[in-house]
Amino acid sequence: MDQKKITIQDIAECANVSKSTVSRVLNNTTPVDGKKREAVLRAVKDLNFEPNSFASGLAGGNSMIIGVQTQKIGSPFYDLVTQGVIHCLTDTRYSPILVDGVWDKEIELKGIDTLLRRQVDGLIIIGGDIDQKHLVRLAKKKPILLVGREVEELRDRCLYVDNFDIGYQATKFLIELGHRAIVHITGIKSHQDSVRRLNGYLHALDEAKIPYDKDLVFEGSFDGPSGVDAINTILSRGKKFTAVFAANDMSAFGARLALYRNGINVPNDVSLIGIDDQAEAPYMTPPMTSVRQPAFKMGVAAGNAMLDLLKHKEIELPKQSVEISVRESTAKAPL
Amino acid sequence: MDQKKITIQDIAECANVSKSTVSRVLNNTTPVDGKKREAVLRAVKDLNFEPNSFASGLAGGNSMIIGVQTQKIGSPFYDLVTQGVIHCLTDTRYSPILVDGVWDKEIELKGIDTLLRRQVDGLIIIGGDIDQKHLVRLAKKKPILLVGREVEELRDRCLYVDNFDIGYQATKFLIELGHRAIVHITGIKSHQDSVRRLNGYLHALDEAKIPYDKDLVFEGSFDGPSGVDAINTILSRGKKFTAVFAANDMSAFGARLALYRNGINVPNDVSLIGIDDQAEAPYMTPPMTSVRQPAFKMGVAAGNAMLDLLKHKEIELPKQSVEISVRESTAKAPL
DNA sequence: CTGAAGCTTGAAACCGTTTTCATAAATATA
DNA sequence: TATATTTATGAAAACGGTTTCAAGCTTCAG
Repeated sequence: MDQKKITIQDIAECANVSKSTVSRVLNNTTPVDGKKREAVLRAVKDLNFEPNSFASGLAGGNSMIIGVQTQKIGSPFYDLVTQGVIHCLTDTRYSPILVDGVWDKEIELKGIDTLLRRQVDGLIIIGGDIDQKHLVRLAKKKPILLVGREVEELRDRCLYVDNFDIGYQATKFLIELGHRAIVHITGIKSHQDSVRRLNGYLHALDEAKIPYDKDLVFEGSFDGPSGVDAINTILSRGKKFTAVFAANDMSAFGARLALYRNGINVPNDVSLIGIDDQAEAPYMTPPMTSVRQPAFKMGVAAGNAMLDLLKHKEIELPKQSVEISVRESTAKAPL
Repeated sequence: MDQKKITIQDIAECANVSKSTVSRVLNNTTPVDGKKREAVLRAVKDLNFEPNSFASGLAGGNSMIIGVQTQKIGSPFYDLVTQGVIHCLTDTRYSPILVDGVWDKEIELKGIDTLLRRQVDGLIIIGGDIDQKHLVRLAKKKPILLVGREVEELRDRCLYVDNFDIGYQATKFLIELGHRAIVHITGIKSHQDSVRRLNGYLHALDEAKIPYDKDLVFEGSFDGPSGVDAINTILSRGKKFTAVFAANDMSAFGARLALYRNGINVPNDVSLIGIDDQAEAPYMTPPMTSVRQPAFKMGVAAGNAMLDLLKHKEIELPKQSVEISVRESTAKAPL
């Protein structure tokens, strides 16, 4: 299977120079005589030389790898951030290596270990449940960036959208349409984002002097079935409502289905808003209103910040803001 | 930032043994005296030793990395396959490194180069447009596995669903419901899967003695907007139809929206079927019928096959079969 | 009691680069 | 022209592991 590997030594012999010179040509570290340079380059071409990145990693000390930990491949927000990072790293000398947390803290920790063992030069962690303490410890060892997550002690390394604001904006949007009985389907309660979004919801209600009714809040889990459950449960409580704010699109989709099953018209009877603005939202019937986080942009920003960090430059992580993609699942409250 | 790295040498000194012994304990390659073994393990714990995978990769010859090339992160089929591979590799000594092709052949090729430079032990390529010739050449260098793709010369390394069959089954399903004027929204025409699905469609028509009407076929691009376009275009051609078969769910979603806009009821006026059975399909209104490929299972199978390949075992890639998730977007043809 | 065979172990070579260091050549300076 | 400075280059020393090799120590059979 494996034909003999060609090494820098072969190139050196073929070009009649020393290994050192070959290395210098390849990395542009020191000027090299024009003819030798050409000879080296030709040899590289001819022999189809691929430098062994283990050897260079070992010798040079840096791996040119950026470790990216995602929360769950296939989840719209995380995917977009990841794509942003990848996009940003394309055409640099760095390449990303991705590990997936699969929504599981243990697996996340293992993933980080794998990345460290692989000597990544930097770490971009997107979301996740790893303890603050652990993160702080990590930050002492490697340049680290946290996307979609807020950690007190690492404030200048966090790139996130204010989840409180997301919850607040979404709720306020509904209130301004005249809704007062607003259901909230939360995310997983152990997830800090969920709590923040809920608090934003509560704050908006408070501001509008709408009393909080706990029967209108349902603890979901960011997925379709929990959206369905939410609506069925709240209906079975005999509660009236004219709007639903779901903690993400997937649970909003579930809610939408349950409303359909119960013959409740969207948006005439009930308005519906989600979060993420995932690719499918515009194709729901009716197209669904959703709060959009600039996920791709955040990924790119994280990638750039990491590159700066690795050059020991100062970094500045811009505060991200959200906007609402207003579509047809939201309307004025019925009279 | 970086405190001094601890190496195998430190462990050796701390445990009063030689480097060799430490290595042997760590890798279980040779029996080692119980006490020394313990001493080593304790030292590893105490000093919090993380082996440098560059060094071991360089010395040992294999990287314990499996390169996975995805077509596009965020695309349901590819994501699921990837998740399957990751799942399968968890708790093995291998870890995957992912590169994304972003639907671009050039970037795909670069990604492969990156993986090779990183000395991956094996390559799993999911879909993609890389030339057969190139793949064959690669296969000579590294163990390779192709998922969702059919390559003549590498037949025993391909794991795919017969796309002809997918097209055939979907169309036949509609025909058996009594439909005869069936729209087909194809995928990107340069994509071999698209062509196969189209041929399956044609074959099913032929078998049912339904004459082919090219005005019922629209060249889409696997995305929402092209689904919308498809329906609008075909309606503007003044064509009547009672069913739509879209080459993937996303374009089916687009079609669904366009039908809604045109006041056409699904499934009473028109039945709709997609491919992928992505997570959102069950939450469309009405829930959408879709052909399901066992993507996750395929990913796991690919992962296992790769592990076998690396142990120089014979591998057997089972032919994958599809099933239709029948929901409410399809119904008997109107009389 | 002796020689063969089997274990465990450490020393040293090796993997393929980068980088330091010294040297030889080339150039600038006096 | 002689000396000081700069420049290009090769030899050799890292980098941190794994693996080969040989030696020391047991154990066992004759």
